Amino acid sequence: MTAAIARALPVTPRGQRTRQAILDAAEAVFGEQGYHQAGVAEITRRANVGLGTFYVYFPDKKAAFDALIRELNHSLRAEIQAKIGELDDRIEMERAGFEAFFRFVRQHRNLYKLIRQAESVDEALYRWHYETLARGYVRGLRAARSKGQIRTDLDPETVAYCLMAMAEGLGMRWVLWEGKLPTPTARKTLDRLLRSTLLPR
Amino acid sequence: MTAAIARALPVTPRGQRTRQAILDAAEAVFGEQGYHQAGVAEITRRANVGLGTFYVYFPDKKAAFDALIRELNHSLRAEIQAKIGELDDRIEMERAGFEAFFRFVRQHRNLYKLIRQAESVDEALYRWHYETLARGYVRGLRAARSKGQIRTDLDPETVAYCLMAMAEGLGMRWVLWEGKLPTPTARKTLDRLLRSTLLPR
DNA sequence: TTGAGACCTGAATCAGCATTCATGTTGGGT
DNA sequence: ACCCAACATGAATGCTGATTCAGGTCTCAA
Repeated sequence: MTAAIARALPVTPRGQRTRQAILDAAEAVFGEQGYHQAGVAEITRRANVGLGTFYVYFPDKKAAFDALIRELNHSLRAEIQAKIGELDDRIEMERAGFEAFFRFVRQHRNLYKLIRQAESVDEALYRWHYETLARGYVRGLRAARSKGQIRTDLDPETVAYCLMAMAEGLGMRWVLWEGKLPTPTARKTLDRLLRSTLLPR
Repeated sequence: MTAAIARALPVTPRGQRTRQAILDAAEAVFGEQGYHQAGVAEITRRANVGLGTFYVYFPDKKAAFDALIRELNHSLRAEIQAKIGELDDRIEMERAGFEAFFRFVRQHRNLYKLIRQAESVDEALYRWHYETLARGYVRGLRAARSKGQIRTDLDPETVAYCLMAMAEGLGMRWVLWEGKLPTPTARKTLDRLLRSTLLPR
């Protein structure tokens, strides 16, 4: 017996478009109003679909939120990976990674609100987001370390959480609040911080 | 004509106790369930007061949340200031400040959820929280810089946001998720990061 | 002891919103 | 041209929960 719940994924292109339209609208509405304030009706209105259509693709409101967070997490990692994949030098990679993150935030103004909503809506999902990112970060740091590119006297996981947090903090301060990518001054400081943090003395 | 709304602050000790009981319950309930999920009834139940009593002290749910965030912000800064005030050396101050922050988080497990809720509930309040903290941080960094204790080639505000974010990231990873203060390994790494970040070469 | 201000109460009101469901529409494979 | 998955719909249902209000109860100064 297959679950009678909403279809896992749409089969036709039409369905795929509709599902994506709902997710896009959800990103805007959950972001602007917060999970509990956001109405399913408002989401479907913006997606230009009927109210009932929502439940064709998601068993309930929570499931859409869940899917949205996972999608964002995935694109964020993909985006960053795309920008640092080619590089060899870890410092260059860090710089590029931060830059990619800032640009992603600019493209997804609601990212922070969405992720942070997750902390109250579904704590496991929230942790999953960060642990996923951290895992990749740690892997990168270990690789760089074994290539002798960065110092070896730091715990990679601790460093990973510090750097992720820094990116978040700077993204908030400049991209979200100021509405633009970090100023040259901020960039210069970030650059120096990365160097003195990671390079061997 | 004085506003007919809920009394600004209780006049008698009895009233003060009641108001505080409501705020304490609110910290727990808002934290556990999130702002919108949290019910006023649940708050008053835990505070052992009648439902109507809530509206004696706060005009509405939002006002209580607001007061709570401001209270937390104030105690956090007071706590840190108390631990830092006596010290002379900036590195020592940073260490002590991080430590005080970790302990505060342990004492207020819901701090993160509450602050992050604020991002969706009242964005201005949310920014106020961080800008307040940052302002103090920048002041401290400038002072240390003019005493020649830290390097001068970094933008203080950028550094402040980076360090605040680091504290948050580590607090989340260890205090919240692991349920204990950072491990010796993490501490050692943090210590080294602070030194290489702030000390002149 | 008593009056008055301060404080406390919880049933009733009312608005908002998630979810259901009975029914209609589409489109591409034959 | 026809058929049937797959897709789309929105009025109706039911529940949740913020806020109100009409009326208690406490406490202490006189």
